[in-house]
Amino acid sequence: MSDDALSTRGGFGEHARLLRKLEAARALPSRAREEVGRLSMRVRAVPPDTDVAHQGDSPSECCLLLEGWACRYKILGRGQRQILSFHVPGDLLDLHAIELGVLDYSVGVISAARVAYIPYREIKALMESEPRLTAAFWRDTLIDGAIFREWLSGVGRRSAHERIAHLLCEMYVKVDAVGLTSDDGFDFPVTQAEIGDALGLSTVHVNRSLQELRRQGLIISRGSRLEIPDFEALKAAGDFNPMYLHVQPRGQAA
Amino acid sequence: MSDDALSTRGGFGEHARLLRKLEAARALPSRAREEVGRLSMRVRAVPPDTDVAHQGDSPSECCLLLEGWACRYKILGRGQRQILSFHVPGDLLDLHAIELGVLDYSVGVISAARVAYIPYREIKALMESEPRLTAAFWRDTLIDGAIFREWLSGVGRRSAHERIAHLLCEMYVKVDAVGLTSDDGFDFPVTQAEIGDALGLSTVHVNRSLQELRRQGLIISRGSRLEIPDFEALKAAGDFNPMYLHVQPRGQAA
DNA sequence: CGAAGGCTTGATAGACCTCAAACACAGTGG
DNA sequence: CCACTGTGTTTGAGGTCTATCAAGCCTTCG
Repeated sequence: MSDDALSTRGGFGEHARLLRKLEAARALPSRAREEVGRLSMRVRAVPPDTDVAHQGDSPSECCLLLEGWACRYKILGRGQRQILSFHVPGDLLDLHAIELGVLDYSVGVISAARVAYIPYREIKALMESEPRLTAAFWRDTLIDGAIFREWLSGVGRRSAHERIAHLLCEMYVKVDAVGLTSDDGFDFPVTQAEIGDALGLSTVHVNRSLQELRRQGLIISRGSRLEIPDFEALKAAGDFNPMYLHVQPRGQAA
Repeated sequence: MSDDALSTRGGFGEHARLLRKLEAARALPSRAREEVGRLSMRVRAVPPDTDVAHQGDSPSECCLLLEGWACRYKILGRGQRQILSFHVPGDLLDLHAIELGVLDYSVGVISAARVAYIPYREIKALMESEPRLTAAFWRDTLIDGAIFREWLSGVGRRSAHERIAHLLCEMYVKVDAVGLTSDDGFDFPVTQAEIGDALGLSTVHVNRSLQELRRQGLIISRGSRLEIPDFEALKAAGDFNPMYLHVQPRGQAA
């Protein structure tokens, strides 16, 4: 993957994105908000299919996704790829390394994207002075963990059909939480091969299962746009329960 | 599952167990150590196959495993069970709920066990005053997350044979880290059905794969004792790399 | 317009599942 | 001491879900 992205000075909305993420559960004290607003952010435009962090790295900055789609993935010893998560704007992509030091996964951008790099050093300093902020960052990694558990359950115990329905429900909820849905649909530029690598399925089987979902009227797709005409029906098909995502339904944030 | 366990006052070694866990990566300041030593612990003997926490609960205490084996698991909508992790003495079983509020999994004891309950309230108070301690607790949940990612990769992309070999390697390393191995072996009272629920396999297939591993001389089992005569060979069979566990090789703790 | 990437389809194969029953072993009670 | 029970392990026989291989097709883009 190439690395010829151009780097720009951070603007203003970047900090707002981060704050929205950190305050998803509970508002921060105003002093903490101000401090977050002063974090350095190196903003960068990233071309499609580019890695922004590598398995085995010990990054000194944390990557915040501002625009576009990204995923975390592992390459296993025999060359297989497992995608671990998909990400929407506002997600912190590699916060895990702040305490563990080493990344056990890679992070790659799917569509053209914008990301902001924030030095771990600054985040750590900030957390020393603001326990509430530590809790907010911690909480974010805990939700990550809850999602991993849900995915593990799906890959371990659900059928291909259910897994795909479940994934699409999850994606809808995540996208909706950051206000990027419109008319029961959203832009989902993830290939069938990538869906397969996320769900432990072959591309061919993903294709056939998607056709089945379309035939059942559970999804409609044109290009990279995905529409879910009857969310409750898809939910039922995928045995989806959004509790594990810990998102407030829209408009009910604290 | 019954709940007729007897409860006793905490003794002394319990706090040492917790400290060993928290200092796995880095020693704590002595004041923090003393504070940890003053945490309340309600110790309880738990009979085999008993739940100590339930999916959907909002516990007010955190459960520390002192003796025996435990696992976290989910029951999915169609009744399937997915085991998410296996635990050895010293593990914190449901720390996730401290920030998330609700548990998205259940915790059950496998063999007869001893656990200690620690009030979240006290842990939180302690973390307010000691950022280094917050980091230690956070780190523990981050390692949990790294293990979930590895399991997800295995269930998604590895064969049954590899998954089982990988799991047994992981169990060996975890048990060894707390000093409970002897002569290349350890007590592993986990049934084949449980292994199946952990790896997304049927009991029958687990049985056949285990036989294959025995035939290859990679494992020896008598009753619940498991021996690994050639760890490097099993490692190769399971594509196992212990990096994600973030354990110091024994005797090299900080 | 050709190339590239992604989607779709067909045919075949295999890994793993389900059902069903037998076996082994430990604990219980008479 | 020996049936008796329960749980876990093992074996056999089919069946199916999903993978693999191999093309063909479609859209986008330089």
